[in-house]
Amino acid sequence: MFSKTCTYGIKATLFIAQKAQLDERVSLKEIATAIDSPVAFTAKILQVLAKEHIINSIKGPKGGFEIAKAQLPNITIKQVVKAIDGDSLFNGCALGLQECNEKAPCPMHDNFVSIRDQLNETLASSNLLQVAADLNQGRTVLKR
Amino acid sequence: MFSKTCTYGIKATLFIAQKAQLDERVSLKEIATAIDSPVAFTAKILQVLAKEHIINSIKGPKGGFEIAKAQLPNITIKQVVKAIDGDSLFNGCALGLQECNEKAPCPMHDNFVSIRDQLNETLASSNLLQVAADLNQGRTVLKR
DNA sequence: TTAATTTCGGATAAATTTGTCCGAAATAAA
DNA sequence: TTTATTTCGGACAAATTTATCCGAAATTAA
Repeated sequence: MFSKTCTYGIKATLFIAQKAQLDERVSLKEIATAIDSPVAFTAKILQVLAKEHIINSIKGPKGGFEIAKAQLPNITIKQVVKAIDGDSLFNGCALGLQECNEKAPCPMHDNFVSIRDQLNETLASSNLLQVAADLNQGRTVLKR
Repeated sequence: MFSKTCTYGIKATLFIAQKAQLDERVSLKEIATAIDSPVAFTAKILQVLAKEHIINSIKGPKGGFEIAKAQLPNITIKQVVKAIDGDSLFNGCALGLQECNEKAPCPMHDNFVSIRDQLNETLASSNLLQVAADLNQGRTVLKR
């Protein structure tokens, strides 16, 4: 479904969101520990997310990563996935055909309409505030 | 969503099904041409499908691959996907957690229930007879 | 029986994804 | 200003996925 890189990216974003709700900024090391990911590789992914303005990065002592608290309800998981894996999951042909549309559909085209709709609806409506709240209440976990 | 290997596997299976409906057996070369895939790599995938009893392979002159016509309605796309990509798409955690369940769910766990249900329902109910018919009627295509 | 055809299966190679290393740049605090 | 800390970014390396090559085995037909 998602690339490994993307799962790291989602988990990192959610951890930053969790701490953002508590007005805390987190470092690369803290993130990698919290989500159980390779440190240097996680740094690369965070750079991408920062460039896409999904998170903010601050250099220097006391630096780290954060998300403006007020932005939490406006950022969706779909945005994170698109930033890392692109939008092929949401728009590409399930069988990888370059040209696949109503006029010349692949054999799975019609079947995938409902799956895609569900994916879009679910990931576009899951915002960081909601998910961060679940994490802070201990209802959900980021590793194991 | 699916690995590239899996898209080849699905397309190959559908092409064999299409010809099975016409009582025709097809060769590796014909399959690779029909679905626009690398010949030798396709051979490997067909071996897997044959071992999983999704298709039959016949060696020697006039040999090739086929599916018993009577089996077409009993084989689903889900079976093909499971044979090649395993069942992580249907059962694994979306964020890759080893342990992710109702007691200790990942932050996406609840959101993914509906997506997973839709995937299961759609892929488990799409059988080869139906899809082969669409192909033979020229309603759908396997390449481009 | 021989020759031709086709899949099987193992070794190997290329491409992509995942992961590491390390110096550079920025910045906070002494 | 200097030092310590933290992210940035480029080069490199390992692991995995995708793809190729080729002889072996099976089978059909001459």
